[in-house]
Amino acid sequence: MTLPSPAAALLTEIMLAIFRVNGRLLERGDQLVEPLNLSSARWQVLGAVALAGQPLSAPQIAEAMGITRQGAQKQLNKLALDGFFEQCLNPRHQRSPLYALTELGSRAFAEAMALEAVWADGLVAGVSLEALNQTLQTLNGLYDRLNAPVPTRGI
Amino acid sequence: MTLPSPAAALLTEIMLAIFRVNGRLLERGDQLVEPLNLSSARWQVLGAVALAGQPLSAPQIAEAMGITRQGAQKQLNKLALDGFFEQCLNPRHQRSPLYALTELGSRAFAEAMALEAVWADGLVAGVSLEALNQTLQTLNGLYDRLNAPVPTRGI
DNA sequence: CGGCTATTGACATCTGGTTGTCAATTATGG
DNA sequence: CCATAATTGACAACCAGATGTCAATAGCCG
Repeated sequence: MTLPSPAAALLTEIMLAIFRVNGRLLERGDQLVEPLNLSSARWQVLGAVALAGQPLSAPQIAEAMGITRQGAQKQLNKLALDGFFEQCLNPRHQRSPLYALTELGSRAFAEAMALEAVWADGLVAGVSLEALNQTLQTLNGLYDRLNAPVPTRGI
Repeated sequence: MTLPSPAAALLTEIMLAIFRVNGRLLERGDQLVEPLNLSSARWQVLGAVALAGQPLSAPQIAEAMGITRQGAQKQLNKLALDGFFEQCLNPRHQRSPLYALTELGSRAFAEAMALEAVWADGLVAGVSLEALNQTLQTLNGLYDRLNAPVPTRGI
């Protein structure tokens, strides 16, 4: 039984910090866009279509968001009911409509972005660009390493 | 409508990176301890009691984990059924038992820690201690700032 | 001691994901 | 052209959390 290295111990602390920050970010994000009849999850769906700049099918949105097709579909059904999306005919697939932002959807997303900009500005006040860059790089590096499968002993 | 500052734009990227890394960590953690009949969530419950070094009540465990009392209770009920915990009488509250790790529970947690040490070692290979420290500090600073309530315009 | 308040477990319901299945549609290859 | 494979939406069940309610218990204050 080897003890974890200092770096591994630090990483463990980073993992716990990521869990905490992730939870708070979702919580604060929910609060931020709640007046827009949005939540962090719903906001993210609007973002996927807004950033694409064109209507997308449910599976495309799922892939852009990194969640399953079925999960994205559930959100889309609700968001369409709430008037944020409208379905357009998909010339490439009769049964699979494209989802386009409505006027309401575009406006809500723009307002969410504006709120987010103000919020983020307040959060980083006094943090150096170097520290932020360093952190982003470390997280991205960690993400890449995490894509390698978990080690299994034997089979 | 002001454009987000460079720091705020970086923070937005960091947020997205945190969401991605958080998801992958849970996914890999689930895979890591799956042979032990654990998951990331179940593992965390064992950890709360193991680190406390003594039996805890359900509300105490919930607070240590940062989740609700009811959420912790659900996990505890299942984990007790699976033999990882046993209930002891709580001298301070007749209806609220203390949860103690069984032999099975302690062994499973120790094995999970050993797996985690190996996994973390592989993940940080080649990353400098300075970068890890910087990242941990930035994340902790961000967490502190996130505890301030979200700005609301008017009431 | 008695009454009010806080804590607690159980339960139901909601959110936001997952997996799996099924039938309908689309794509592909012989 | 047709058979087979892949994609897709709908649906059901599940996980892991949240919230809210209720009755039982504990704590506290008068």
